Amino acid sequence: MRLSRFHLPTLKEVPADAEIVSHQLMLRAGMIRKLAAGIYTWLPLGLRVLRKVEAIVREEMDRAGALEVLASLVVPAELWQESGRYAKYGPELLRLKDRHQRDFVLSPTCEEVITDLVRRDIRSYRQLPINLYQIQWKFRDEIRPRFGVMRGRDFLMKDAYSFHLTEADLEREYRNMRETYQRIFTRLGLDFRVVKADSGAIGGDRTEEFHVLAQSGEDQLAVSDASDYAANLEVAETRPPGPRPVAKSTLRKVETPTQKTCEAVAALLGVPLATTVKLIVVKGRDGGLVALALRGDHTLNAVKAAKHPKVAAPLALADDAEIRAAFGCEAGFLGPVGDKVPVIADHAAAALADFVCGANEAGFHVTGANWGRDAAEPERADLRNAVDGDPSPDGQGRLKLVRGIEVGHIFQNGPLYTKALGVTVLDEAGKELTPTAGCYGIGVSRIVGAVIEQCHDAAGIVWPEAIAPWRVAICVINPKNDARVSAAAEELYAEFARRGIEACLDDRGLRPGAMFADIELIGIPHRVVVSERGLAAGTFEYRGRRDTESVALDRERLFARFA
RNA sequence: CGGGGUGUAGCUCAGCCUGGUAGAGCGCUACUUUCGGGAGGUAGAAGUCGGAGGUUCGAAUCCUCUCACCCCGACCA
Repeated sequence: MRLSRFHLPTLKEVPADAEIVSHQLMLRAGMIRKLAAGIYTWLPLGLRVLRKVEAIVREEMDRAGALEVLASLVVPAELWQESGRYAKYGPELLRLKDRHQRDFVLSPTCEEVITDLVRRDIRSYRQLPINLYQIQWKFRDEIRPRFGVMRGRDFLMKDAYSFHLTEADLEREYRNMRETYQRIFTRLGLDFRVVKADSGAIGGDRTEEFHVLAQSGEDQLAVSDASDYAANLEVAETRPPGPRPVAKSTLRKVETPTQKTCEAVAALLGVPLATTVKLIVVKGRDGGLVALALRGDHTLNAVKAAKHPKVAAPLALADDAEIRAAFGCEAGFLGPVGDKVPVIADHAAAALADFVCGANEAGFHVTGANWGRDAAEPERADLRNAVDGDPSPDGQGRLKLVRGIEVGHIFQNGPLYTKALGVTVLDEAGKELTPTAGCYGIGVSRIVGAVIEQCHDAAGIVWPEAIAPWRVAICVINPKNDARVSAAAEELYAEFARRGIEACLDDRGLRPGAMFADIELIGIPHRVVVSERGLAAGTFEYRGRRDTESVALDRERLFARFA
C-alpha cells in the first residue's frame, strides 16, 4: 500500500474522551472514529487489523472442524420469547419494531437463532455432532459503554454453537474449543490466562473464560503463584481457615454513636478490622430475610451468595424498612447476636471468636461475641471475595489478584436451549433425543483493543507481527532531491510484494520526523529507510519497532531479516 | 437510574462569573525558505458558540426546557 493513497488521519493530540491507552492510540492512529456512545466506525487502518484477527480466528475454527454460517443481526422477538430470554434479559437487549409493529431484537448472542436452525435441519443422530460458528456484529445496549472498542455497544464477535448426542461428546468438543482458543490467543501474541468463570446470563454448567492480562482490565482474577489455578474473582473459592479458637471474652455492649461501618468501629475500639463481623441482609429464596455474615475486612461475593439455596437469585438486598422490622434498628448496627434472622456465615467469619459486631440497637456494637453462645451456630458457606494472599483452592501456593480483559468464553450449556426450543433428533433406535449443546465466544473487536493494552510504548502501538496492518514500512527521505531515491524505494516495495511480505510505502513526502512518528504510532513492526545517504553507501537503514538504534544493511542482509 | 461535569473551527481548549464586533495552538490551503525525529515565514479558508424558548436595545455569556457526550456510583451495615 502506498500511504499517499491511504486514508491515515493520525492525531497529535489525545482526544478528550479517551481514557485508556488503547482507546487513545486507536483514535490517534486513525483506526477508529466514534459515531455515537459505544459505537465506532472502523477506518482503513483499523479494519486491516480487525480483519487479520478475524482471519486467525476463522482459520483456527475451520481447522478445529467448525462450520461457518452467517446470521442476521436482527432477530424476531418470538425466538427469544420461546427460550424465555426475552423476559429474562434486561435493558441490554435492544428491542425494536418493524413497520408492521412486529417485535425484533438486535442480537447480543445467537443461541436461539442457531438452535432454531438446527431444529429445522438436523433430524438424525448421523448429522451430529456439529459445530456452527459465525463472525458477526452483535449489539448490547450497555449501561455504560467505555474504553473504546473494549466495551462498545456494537462489537464483532465470533460465536460458535455445538450440538451433541452425549455429554461425553460435548466434553470432547469443549476441550477441542479450549485448545483452539489457546492456539488462537497464542498466535495473536497475547499474554493470557484460562480462568474458571461464572456462566452468567447464558446459563450452563462448565465454563471458562480467556483473559488477556492488563492493568486496565475490567475483571479481577485470582491466580495462584505456584500452580496454574486461575479463576475470575466472581467464582474464586476460598478455603475455610483452621478451627475456631476458644472463647475467652464475655459479651459487652459498647457505645458507637456514629460508627456505622466495621472500619469506623474497629478504629474507635482500636481493634483489627479482621476481628469484626458485619451482616449483609438479603432476601431469601423463601421470601423471608437471610443475613450473610462476613469478616469486616472481607467483601461479599454476590455471585456466590446468589447460588446459595437459601438466598434469592438474583441477589436482592433487604430495604431499610425490612431491616428495621426484623432487627429493630437501622443498618449500621446489625449483628448476629440475638438471632433476629437466619444467618449464613462466611467460613472466615464463622471461624472468629470474641468478635465485634452490631448490637442490633442504634448507636451500639458488642465486643467479645461468640458463635454458639451469643448467637446461634451459623450455617457456613463460601460467601466472600478472595483477597491477595489467600491460599490457592488447589492447595498449591497463594492467590494473587490481577486484572484481565475477557476476550473469550467457553460454555457447556447442556440441553438448556435445545430443550427450550424443542430440538430433537432420532437416534439409532428411532427414538427421539434432545441434543446437548455448548457455546463458545471470542470478542474479535475487543481483542484489537486488548492487544494494544499489552503492546504499546510511549511512541504508540507495537503490533505483534501476526496482526500488524503491514509487516514493514518503507520510508523515503527527501525523494524530490534525487530521483534515484524514490526509484530505489519503489524497487524495494516491489521486491517485498514479490516475496509476499506485506509492506507499506510511505511516499507521502512528509519530513522525516513526522513520517517516523506516524509509522511508530501505527505500530509497524519493521521500518526500512531509503535515503541518498544510504544509497551512496549501498545500504538501507533497518530498525525494528522495539529497537532504539537503526542498522545499515545491504539488500541481501535486509531481506534476510524477513526470511 | 441517581450524582457530577462538558458541549465554542477538523483536534485540544480559552472566552461565560461581570451581556456589547468570535479567539489561540495544532491541523488544513497557497506561496516561500527549509529538508534525518512532529521546521520557519507570509497569506488564507474554516464556527447556525449542541438545539428550542425566554429575559434584554443587545445573549456564546443570564433563565427555562431539551438533546448529545464524558466521569463517578450496584456490596454497604
